[in-house]
Amino acid sequence: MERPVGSKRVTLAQVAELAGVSVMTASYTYNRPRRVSDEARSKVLAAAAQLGYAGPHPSARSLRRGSTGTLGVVMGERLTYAFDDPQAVSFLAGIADICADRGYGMTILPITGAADDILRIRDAAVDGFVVWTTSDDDPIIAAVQAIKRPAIVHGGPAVHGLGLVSIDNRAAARAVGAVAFAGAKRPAVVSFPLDRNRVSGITRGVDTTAVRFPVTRERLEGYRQATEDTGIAWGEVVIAVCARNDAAEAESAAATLLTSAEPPDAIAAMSDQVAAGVMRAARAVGRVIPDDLAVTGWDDGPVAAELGLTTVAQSLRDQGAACARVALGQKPSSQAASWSIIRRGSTRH
Amino acid sequence: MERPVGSKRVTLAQVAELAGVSVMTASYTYNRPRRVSDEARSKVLAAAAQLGYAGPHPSARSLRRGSTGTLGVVMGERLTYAFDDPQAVSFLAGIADICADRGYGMTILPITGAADDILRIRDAAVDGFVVWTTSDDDPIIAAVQAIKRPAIVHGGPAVHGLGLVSIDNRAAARAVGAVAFAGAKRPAVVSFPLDRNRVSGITRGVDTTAVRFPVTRERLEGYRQATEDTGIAWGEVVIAVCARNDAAEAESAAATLLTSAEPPDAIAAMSDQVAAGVMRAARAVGRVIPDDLAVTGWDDGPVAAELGLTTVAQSLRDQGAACARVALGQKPSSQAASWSIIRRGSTRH
DNA sequence: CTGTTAGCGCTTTCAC
DNA sequence: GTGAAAGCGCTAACAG
Repeated sequence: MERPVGSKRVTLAQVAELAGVSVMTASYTYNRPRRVSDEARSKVLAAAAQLGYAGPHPSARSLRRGSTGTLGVVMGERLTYAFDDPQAVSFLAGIADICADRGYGMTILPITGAADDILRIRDAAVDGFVVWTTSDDDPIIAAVQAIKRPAIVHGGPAVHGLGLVSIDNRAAARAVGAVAFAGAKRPAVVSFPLDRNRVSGITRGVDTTAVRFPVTRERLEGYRQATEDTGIAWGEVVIAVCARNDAAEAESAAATLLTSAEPPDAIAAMSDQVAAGVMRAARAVGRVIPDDLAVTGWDDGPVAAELGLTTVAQSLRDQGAACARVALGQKPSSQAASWSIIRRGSTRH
Repeated sequence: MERPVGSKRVTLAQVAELAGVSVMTASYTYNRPRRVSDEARSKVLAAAAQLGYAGPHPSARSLRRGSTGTLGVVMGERLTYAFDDPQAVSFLAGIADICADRGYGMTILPITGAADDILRIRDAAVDGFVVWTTSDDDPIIAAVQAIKRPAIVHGGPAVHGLGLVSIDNRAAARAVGAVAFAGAKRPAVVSFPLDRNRVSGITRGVDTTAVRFPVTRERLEGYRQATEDTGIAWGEVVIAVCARNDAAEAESAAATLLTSAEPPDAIAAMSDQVAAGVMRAARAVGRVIPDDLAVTGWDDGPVAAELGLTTVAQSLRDQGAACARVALGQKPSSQAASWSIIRRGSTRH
């Protein structure tokens, strides 16, 4: 039977009445079917079908039960960027794996960068949160803290009351920097933005304490150690800051570096995408990789293998899964996520 | 103040009491702040801060208001496949655009292919559903129908009570088939699976009425028209069915076709990914494209431009957005989504 | 501008 | 195996 348009929602009480049983028997039919006699159950189901009952009201059930069966995911800034970044997509896939296993829904929260983002967080009907890496001063972090539900941050910042899943970015940057900068005279870095203003530009020896994205900060610190390990002062190192993790922007920044008076002979990039842009720029101006220019990336995505790029391998998918497990109540592992250096032909020796 | 672990949730009533106002004044402070005097509002906010009130309980609010502020998305089968398919990701991004604009959350429902998937649909706290293209006999379709909330299907099947957003796949397949098969003696098709069993294999002249995925069925019918338009009987046409939309699987299927006794001289593929696999296989056996082998794709993703692939252009992102608008209550447009043929070097002339 | 009343639809007790 | 009562936390509707 179709429920006529505009009629009120059919309730469990109505179903129970038509079936000639108590509301509780009807409720059990849906929640503990084996606790109800076959006869009662079929009467309830028949009544439900006749009335077009759509099943227990999810919000009423959540209110009563105290949980929603849904995990909230906050991807930072414009929600749609998440879908443009292959690493973010892997991360989401990792969360999805766990949610699917556990029968949880996965609610991606609508972040736009506007002030009312925090309201959307506050009002989300979810049991826990996973927050994609952001800046120290992102108001979303405070909003999630205030809500007092299980929450985990990916990458950083590390804050009180929220868990953290991350690799040791500083150590990984130092390690990949050592490979990138080996034998180099003029190392350079192509960096993610330093703060939420996302100003792009070219400088030297960034003051890392002023960097507001913890992941970016730690990577810069690692690169700094790597350059100093080779006897070069950080103040000498050229840093090109890109506003986005985007090959095209990186290509143009790299073109500027490579055609300058003192072009770099080694470039460490913060993602494989960025490194791909750098390699394209190098080829365009006739540089040979790795002889004229060593290049390293980050993430070891499919591009890295294609391009023969030395890079930092990490599994965003596993990290997404780890985040989901914790946000769903599992005790967090105290261990940092794993990474390794993949050496390929884009670096010397 | 931290709320001690294990203590009960702070309620609006407690906040109101501490603030010395009625519950309604406290409620208005959150929902209609301008309707409350500055004094009352700040008392409420102070009390909330002191108690560590996390804001109105989302499920309670949804129950009372009758809506959740969340849109449900059903991606079919294992949820994580969605994130592996670039077109599906574009589609999700289109939904995300609209949700972000409207302040809606976007809940991706956990489908595993198991029988209890329909329970997850029934129990989802969402105001409407978007269903990614599936088979005629997918129980999810019936489950969504039964729930009587706004719902829209992408691609197909078209069913009573649910809206549909799709291009005219039959017409597009006929048009791209005409280009692919022009001048060909032995046209072939690399197809998506025919039903949910996803058996792969190579046959001829598939009986389209037995195909359970409507999008695949319509495309096959369009290709059939295209071959018949060139005077070739459908029964002669070799169809390689791949279980997944995956370049590697397509490559191996194409390799089989191309090394057979009567290798095809034109292959129409149902996605750019698949076409890319076909082109790789062709190159491996020394076929020249388009002279020895014409190839067409579908979707006009970034790969198509890179490979110079003739293809069907459509915007999954726009279609995702259109789905979201309808599922959020906007009147559906009666117009089908748009498509066009992009001719590039992978086809003759 | 503030408050009172009355539920939203369901499931957790606890009794039979 | 079944049922009655109680109330999850909140806000629409209406008075004042």
